[in-house]
Amino acid sequence: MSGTAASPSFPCETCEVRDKAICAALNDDELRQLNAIATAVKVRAGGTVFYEGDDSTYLFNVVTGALRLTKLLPDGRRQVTGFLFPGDFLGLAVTEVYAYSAEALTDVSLCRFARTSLTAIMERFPKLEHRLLGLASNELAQAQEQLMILGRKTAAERVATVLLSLAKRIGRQVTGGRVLDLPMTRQDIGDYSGLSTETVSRIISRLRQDGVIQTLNPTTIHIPETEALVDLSGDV
Amino acid sequence: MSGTAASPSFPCETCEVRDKAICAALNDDELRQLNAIATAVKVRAGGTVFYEGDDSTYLFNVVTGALRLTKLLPDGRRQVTGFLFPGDFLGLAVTEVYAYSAEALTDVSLCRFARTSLTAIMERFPKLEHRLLGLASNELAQAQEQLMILGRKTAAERVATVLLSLAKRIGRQVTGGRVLDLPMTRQDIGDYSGLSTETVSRIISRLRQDGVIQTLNPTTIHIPETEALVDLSGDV
DNA sequence: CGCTTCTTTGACCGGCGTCAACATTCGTGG
DNA sequence: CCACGAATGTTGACGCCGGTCAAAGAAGCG
Repeated sequence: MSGTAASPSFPCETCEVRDKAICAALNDDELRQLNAIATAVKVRAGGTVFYEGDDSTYLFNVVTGALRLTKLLPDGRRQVTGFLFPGDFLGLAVTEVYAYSAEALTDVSLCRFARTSLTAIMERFPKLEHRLLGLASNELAQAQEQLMILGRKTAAERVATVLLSLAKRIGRQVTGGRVLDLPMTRQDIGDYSGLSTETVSRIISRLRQDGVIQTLNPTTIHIPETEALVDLSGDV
Repeated sequence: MSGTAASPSFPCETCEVRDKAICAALNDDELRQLNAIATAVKVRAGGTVFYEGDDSTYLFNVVTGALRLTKLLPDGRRQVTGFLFPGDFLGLAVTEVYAYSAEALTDVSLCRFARTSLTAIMERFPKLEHRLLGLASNELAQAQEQLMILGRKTAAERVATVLLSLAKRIGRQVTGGRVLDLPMTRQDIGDYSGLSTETVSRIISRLRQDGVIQTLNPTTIHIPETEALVDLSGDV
């Protein structure tokens, strides 16, 4: 993006997610070739990267920001299937159309690849496809965890589990615990965990009253000790 | 299994799932090499192929029978994450240990591959890995559908959706509709769709009363017209 | 033919959704 | 810089969907 010493012909070198996503699979030379088919894209907070049902022409690396993946029922009920953060890969699907919409929770910068180009490059670098399989496999495991949350956990367990998972991914370690800055609303968390906005709010209030978390404002959550949340998550 | 004209040195040629699973990606010669690292395995109904947490040493193709994939919470709550049928692939996970248990609902025959051998062969045949990525991607899409079921659908919608999905996968077309032979119990369906056994039973009874389905016995379900179920599934 | 497992049905109740009101935060423009 | 309105979050009251408990059929199996 900026980068004072970066060669403009090879921006990946200074990329924040160079060692994550699919790029981690490649050496500098290979990455240069991958970069040749990549386009930097920015989306404003509230904007949409693509809609459920769109032709799945592109795949993306998330470079900065946070995204929300949503599926809709015809009557408007919404399921959030995941949240994405820097280093995550977006668009893993061999189907013709996207199975979900991708919406920007914050301003987002993405690295975009045309599916056709990426397919071509994968034939040249099989380890790229290998890496993609690894990512898909991880996502699958994560989705199955989510199934357990939605199918068998109580409301309190769901919220505790979600907070823990978010804290692990985007929380900052501070003296005396961990701080979590939520880029998503209570509604998003509810649609992710199969609860209503009100229930999410009530449970977060209860967690605050019980001293399990502290909140400076609704979006900033301080977790003094993770273990208290783990005990409430149902995963003992 | 039998096959009068089959060369014993190449059993895949007559395999029921030759054109499905990962085998579809290979020509006869390549398949011969894949076969060299495969072992036929049988598991009795009620038996377990592997347990959640076991070292994920093997991957499998389902050749005949039906399987149930389950995850457990420490207190015993159970989530069924999927049902497997002939042609399905089992063990897609790059993690060190299996993320779920695989249990046989009926007598099952499997084609077993050591993970290490399969990895080696994939380096020789990249299209095998490509195929695997396709399968993983499909499973991911399916898991996301399941998230919608568990997170946002009513009990009746869940049961209707599950019956439809099963009918599509293992139903037989007959004159006057489709017949579904359930290899799993009401309990399994409940643990799959986030409901209690009783609720599943009640809803199936209601579907029968409303004429949407007919049941000769609890495991045999006749669906005169799929559309009635679709209307109830919430997917309009 | 008796035992176990599965299914069905009923009665009851509780967790969480819905509806509503109010508080808080944030963006926007005067 | 303040005022206002929209979006978000919080809290309470209430009701319903679906869970739990219980008991009685069915069905499969030794």
